[in-house]
Amino acid sequence: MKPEIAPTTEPLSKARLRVWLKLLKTVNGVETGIRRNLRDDHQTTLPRFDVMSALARFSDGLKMSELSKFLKVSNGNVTGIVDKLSEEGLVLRVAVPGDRRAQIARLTPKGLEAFEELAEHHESWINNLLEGLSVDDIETLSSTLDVVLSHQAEKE
Amino acid sequence: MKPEIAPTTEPLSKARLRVWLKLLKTVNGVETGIRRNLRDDHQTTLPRFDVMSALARFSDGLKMSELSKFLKVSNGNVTGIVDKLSEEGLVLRVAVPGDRRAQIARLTPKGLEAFEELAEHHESWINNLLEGLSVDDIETLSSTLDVVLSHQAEKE
DNA sequence: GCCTAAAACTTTAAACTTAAAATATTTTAA
DNA sequence: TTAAAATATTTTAAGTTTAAAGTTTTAGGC
Repeated sequence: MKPEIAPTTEPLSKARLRVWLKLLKTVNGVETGIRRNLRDDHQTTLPRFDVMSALARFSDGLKMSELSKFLKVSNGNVTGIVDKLSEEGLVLRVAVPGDRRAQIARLTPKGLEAFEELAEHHESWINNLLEGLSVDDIETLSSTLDVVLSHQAEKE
Repeated sequence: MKPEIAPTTEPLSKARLRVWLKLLKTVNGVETGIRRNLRDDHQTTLPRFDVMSALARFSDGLKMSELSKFLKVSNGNVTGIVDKLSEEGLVLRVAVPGDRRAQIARLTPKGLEAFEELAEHHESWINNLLEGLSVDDIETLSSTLDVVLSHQAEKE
């Protein structure tokens, strides 16, 4: 008697690869949309928005190194972005009392105002781009992503 | 009698924003892992891998413009990457008979061999990074992403 | 106090990216 | 046939990103 042949299913590893590519495609698509909106409607960029967003969240400001760690980008990168935002009066560099090496980046009132305007639009763009997702979809998706994220956190 | 106050739930728009940020964080984490692996274990980069991957899929090669369209990057971008890969003997530029403007980029045997090595490792990295995801998780995730992707496709 | 190591930034070099201009070739249409 | 438009690609200029090197300042150990 021939051995039973199990129905050939795609190996889990291939399925994971496939869903990864889909994940990447989805996120790239959304991100491209956001970048375009930021550029066309507000003459700004995603990295600038990210910096402003971080500084808005920490209203006392962040040291340059804290900012780069929070955003997971290099130190040199935030230097450049904060330079530009400073020139435009949206961000201020404040000396840290007692440590002349360090500087704190803070939003100016003008910067905060600009960010709030951006944030409102940003939320609405995202809402459009993710229009099909129900509360249940979101809940399930969120749990699934938590699995991956906690796995990432372990490895650090 | 007082009117019933519905329990204040987070607006759908905020929930979508929140899950978007989580999606972004997840994908960035995985992508960072892949880039690090490509660099540390194979002295290469993600854009190079992407180009090789596209050329491996189309074994007859792709015109430069087809390649840039497929990868959704600019023409000039692939020119530079293909230049480098050519110098290293991994990719070949072939004239298109009947159209002297066009060129077809193809993997060399050496390039194909290098890619297959990379692809095997890549699949295993992804498999590790997405380790917690079951077949069911993947199925559900895939359907959810399809919702967003089809919405994206509409807008083009 | 003085020297070394660590910390906080900035600068630099290399790779990637895009949009726009430039080049070469092919197609269209008058 | 030939001028104009379209196509395929490369080149260029400007900007982003990172890792690594460089600068300044602080903290410890002797």
